[in-house]
Amino acid sequence: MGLTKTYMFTTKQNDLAKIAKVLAHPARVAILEYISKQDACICTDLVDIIGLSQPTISQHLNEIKKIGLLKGTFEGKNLCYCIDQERWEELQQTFHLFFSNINRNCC
Amino acid sequence: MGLTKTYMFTTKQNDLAKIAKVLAHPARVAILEYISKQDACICTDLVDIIGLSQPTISQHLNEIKKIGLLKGTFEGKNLCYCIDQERWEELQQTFHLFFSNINRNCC
DNA sequence: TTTTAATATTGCAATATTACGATGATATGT
DNA sequence: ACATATCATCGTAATATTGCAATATTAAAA
Repeated sequence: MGLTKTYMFTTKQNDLAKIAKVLAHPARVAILEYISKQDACICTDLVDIIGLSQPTISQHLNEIKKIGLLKGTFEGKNLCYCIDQERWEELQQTFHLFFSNINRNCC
Repeated sequence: MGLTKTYMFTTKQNDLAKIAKVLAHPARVAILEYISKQDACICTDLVDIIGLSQPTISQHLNEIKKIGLLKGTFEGKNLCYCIDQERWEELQQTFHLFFSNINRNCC
């Protein structure tokens, strides 16, 4: 059916899945890598860097924005944005916690 | 087009995306959480625990298996498997590295 | 050997994602 | 005001994902 049954799962599980979904495309990984390694805000040039069309990049950026990973100005001709560091560290923590919970006694 | 242009990205970027894709569904998050918290191997009962149909669970398990997160016996009537701890820690490290690379001078 | 219980596979319908051309909106420069 | 540059949105085509009923496979039990 293509429709995820989110109501069957906890908020935490759905949240992690939602974040993971954003990272589940190499273009978005590449975009995040690029932005997070910049010394300043991003204005343009992502289309050239990544190599996908401008509408496609715009859509990917929007997905990233949706989980709150970008901050800055999003109006006008030239954008100016960067990683929201606080949110970034929050997500880092989310993944850290997920991977930390594991028992050892196993086959 | 629905077709990700993987050839435009690095192996690392594609790998991270592939792993994230597995975590990008709450059922698979729930399954992983459950298995990783068990004291012993899993045999059955996932269908009851998660609440999706048996074929659906089977498919989700297969996605998890594909990225090497499960080890154990996968033949016969009763399976017996658990988290592959080595691979688990490898993925943990992958995400850790991804989230560690961030510059501070920003807007 | 037949039955039974557990898991896998197949086939399909519904929905989601990816990508881009065309177009629209917005701000800056001339 | 007009052109230009930059980014967003719309529409659409191709492909992927999700979920389950039906069926197949497998190994152990009777």
